[in-house]
Amino acid sequence: MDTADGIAAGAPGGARPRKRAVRRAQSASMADVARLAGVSSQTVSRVSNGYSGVAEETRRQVLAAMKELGYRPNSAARALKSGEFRTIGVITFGLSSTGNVRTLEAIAVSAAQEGYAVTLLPVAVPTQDEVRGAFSRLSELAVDAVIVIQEVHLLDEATLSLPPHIQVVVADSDAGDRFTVVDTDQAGGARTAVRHLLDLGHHTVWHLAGPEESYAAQRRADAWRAELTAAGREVPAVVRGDWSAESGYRAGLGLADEPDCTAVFAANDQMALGLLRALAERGRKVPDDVSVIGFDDIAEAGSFLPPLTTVHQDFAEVGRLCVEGVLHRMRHGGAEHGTTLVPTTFVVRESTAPPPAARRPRP
Amino acid sequence: MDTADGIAAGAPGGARPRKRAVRRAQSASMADVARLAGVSSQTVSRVSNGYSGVAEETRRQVLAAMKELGYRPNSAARALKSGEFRTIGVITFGLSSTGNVRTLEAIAVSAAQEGYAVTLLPVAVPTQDEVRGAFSRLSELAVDAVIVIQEVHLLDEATLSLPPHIQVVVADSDAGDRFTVVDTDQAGGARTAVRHLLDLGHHTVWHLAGPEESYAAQRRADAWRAELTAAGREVPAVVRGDWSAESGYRAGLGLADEPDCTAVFAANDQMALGLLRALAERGRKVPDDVSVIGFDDIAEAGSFLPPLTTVHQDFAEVGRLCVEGVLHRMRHGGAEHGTTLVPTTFVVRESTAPPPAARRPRP
DNA sequence: GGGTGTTATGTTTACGTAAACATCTGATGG
DNA sequence: CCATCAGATGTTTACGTAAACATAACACCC
Repeated sequence: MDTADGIAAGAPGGARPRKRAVRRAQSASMADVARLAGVSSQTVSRVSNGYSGVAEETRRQVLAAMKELGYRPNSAARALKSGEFRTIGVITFGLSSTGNVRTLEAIAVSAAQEGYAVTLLPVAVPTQDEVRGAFSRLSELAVDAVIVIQEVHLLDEATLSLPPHIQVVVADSDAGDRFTVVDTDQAGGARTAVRHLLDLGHHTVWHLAGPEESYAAQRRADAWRAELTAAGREVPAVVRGDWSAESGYRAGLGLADEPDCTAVFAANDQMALGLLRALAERGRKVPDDVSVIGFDDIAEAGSFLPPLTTVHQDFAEVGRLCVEGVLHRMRHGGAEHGTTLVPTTFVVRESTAPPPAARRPRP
Repeated sequence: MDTADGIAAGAPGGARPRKRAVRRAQSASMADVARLAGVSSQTVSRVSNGYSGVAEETRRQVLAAMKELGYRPNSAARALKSGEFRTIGVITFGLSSTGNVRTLEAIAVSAAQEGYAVTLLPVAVPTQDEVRGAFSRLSELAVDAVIVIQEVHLLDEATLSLPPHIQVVVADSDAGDRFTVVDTDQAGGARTAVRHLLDLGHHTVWHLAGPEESYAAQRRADAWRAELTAAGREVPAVVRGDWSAESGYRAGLGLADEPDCTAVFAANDQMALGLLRALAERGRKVPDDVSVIGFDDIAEAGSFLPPLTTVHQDFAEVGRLCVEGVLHRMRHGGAEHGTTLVPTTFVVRESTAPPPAARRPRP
């Protein structure tokens, strides 16, 4: 019974173990399909990959066999053979920020359209060590390319440990000299915001900045300063938060006590939200007493009290361009680096108005 | 010059092409390391996988060779050999909801701790077709197991196309009979919220529900109704939104006009935000005139105007349990299904207070 | 001092796929 | 009627790893 193939059990050496029978019930291989269809496995491969040069009749038989066995190409074998994983790794420092998430989503969608999967490489704390860890984990990972979202001044050396053939594109950072970068036009957005407030008649604009370590925060702050300077206005001291609404609230309590602060440009919407709360608590009306502008245009911004005027970032476009960039570099060889800027749009809602001084004289 | 190895170029048949020399500059293989270290590739494998039974001296040599060549194990080959990808696929219907994202993040972190990577399977529109598409794409993908975040009544048949050995765990859904489910204790959270409002003295509680298709929304609504009924209170008509702040605002305009509406339980924080805006616009003070409770406890909830009392969901725990569950099923065979509930915590902030009627008599 | 382990290492093989090469069939053309 | 060719299909091999199976060296014990 158990030597069904006719070879005597005791035959010396010849009794090759019947592994096949015991094998895991996993999916069928090309060989299985080939056997059932009565063709060679190579023909199955040709059908599977849509090559021409297979007779219509044969093709149909193979397809039928595939269906019957529930054949699925084994991506590990395919990857081993081709040297490609068809997967893009994405390194993020936390998914707490809306921007990161929206970008990630767009990356996943774009990648899927190109037939690529997206693997997530979460980095808990954005320290050098952690980042280097992610990169080295990644290099053992089934990934053809990497997209890094945000804050890449930490990458300086970490990159060294990357396999040389892996392409890297960075979203939302500078370092255009060392990497291919896709970024929102932070400066342009910030300038528009400041200009809008000046145009409304505000004498100057205060800035509720993001954390010092962040390049995005830094660039928004720089642009704010530049725009004020260009207009010959005085530049108030920077107030700093950490992107969170809570930090915006704390900073806002201070700003509320500045009597001549009539306009604030917050570096993101969350901090603007906290700022709104602080101002409300201190009895300073927005926009009548103080105008507020945010950055990002998160989904909830239109429902703040009052609805927030803000700078809309096109995260979807950033994500799309990241994928495009990384695939381009993979296919056409990693050429020189550079930065692609995605423009922002300015969304005017109800949190901005002329300053009290400009309106008081009228009635 | 070009036949440097000494075999005459014209040698018939024997001139096996020198492929090695032309090979891609990709990373070194075990064989390369073995050659350099002067051992067999099996020994390299043993070192690479941390097996015992390798002499300390040999191990050091191998490690040195690995370092010199920058050796990285090829995960495709490893996966092919072992039949495991060490990757978990995550299917989400959009990353727009905070809950999904936080759960995803926790999944990624937990998976990483277990040495698993996470691959994202975005489904643009949650239709049967789309879901089925994701599942079939997935089955060609390098994935050992799948975690589905949210709304799985769409999966009924789609599952059929899944390779049999792939384990599935579902977050935030019902279907505990067909799948292994990890879910927040929606009912418990909702009841606590309603009870809190009743205890404050409100006669009854209105409900701003999520979309009908959502099981989470449905369960929150059911629990709200059950709690009111249990307390013998009348059950107001359900007002429905679509989770967005904007929909909460629209629904809120209607609620603001209900004179005897003194307490609203919103099915999520975003809608609560919109509701707050609507009430503010209509001059109904929160919490003096109307109490509002949300659900989720998103990061910004503490900065709303007023800071929102809400039901805190432990998304991190949900994510962790999903990974744990899926790994358990992989290792110990997919046993029976069931639902694991993660408790909520109730966060009291400033959006709830006794109803006007209860307070007015006093002063 | 010949078994008997034990430890360190090498050799063979298979995983599933697909490129490269080989073969086989039948048709076309001179 | 055979050379030539194109199309369809089969055979061999390699991808990098690791399990399974040798083998070799050396220590230990009665």
